[in-house]
Amino acid sequence: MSEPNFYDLVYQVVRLIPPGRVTSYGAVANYLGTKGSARMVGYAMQACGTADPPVPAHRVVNSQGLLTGKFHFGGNRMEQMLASEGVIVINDKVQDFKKVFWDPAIELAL
DNA sequence: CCCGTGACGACAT
DNA sequence: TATGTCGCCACGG
Repeated sequence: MSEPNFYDLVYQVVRLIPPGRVTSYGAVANYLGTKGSARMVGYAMQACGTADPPVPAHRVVNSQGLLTGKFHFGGNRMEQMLASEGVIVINDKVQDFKKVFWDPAIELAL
C-alpha cells in the first residue's frame, strides 16, 4: 500500500522476529537496503510506540548484543522481557547472541 | 532550505 | 583488546 515509510518498513521486519530470538539494528537496516542507516532503525524504534500493532523492539539489540535501548524501555524491563522469552541476558548483554541472532536477510530470504 | 540529533557500525590509533 | 573518531541517513525544528 502506497509508499512504504522507512519507519513502517522497520516495524514490519521487527514484528517478524520470532520469540526467543534477537536481531541487530544493522541487520534490519541491511535487509532494508540501507545498511548505513543502522541508527535510523533505532530511531524508528523510539517512535514504535505509535505503531500498531506494537513492535517488539526489545528483541532488537546492537551488533554486540548489548541492550543499548533498554534505557528507553524503563530500566530492566527489556532484559526481563527477553529472559521471559528464553533469551538469556546478563549485564545488559545477550548471551549466546550468535545462537539467538535472527537475520532477516537470511531467515526471510529462505 | 539549513542545522542538529540519534536505541549504530566500522575503522583507526 | 580497548578507546576514540568519523560516516551514515531519516526526521524535527
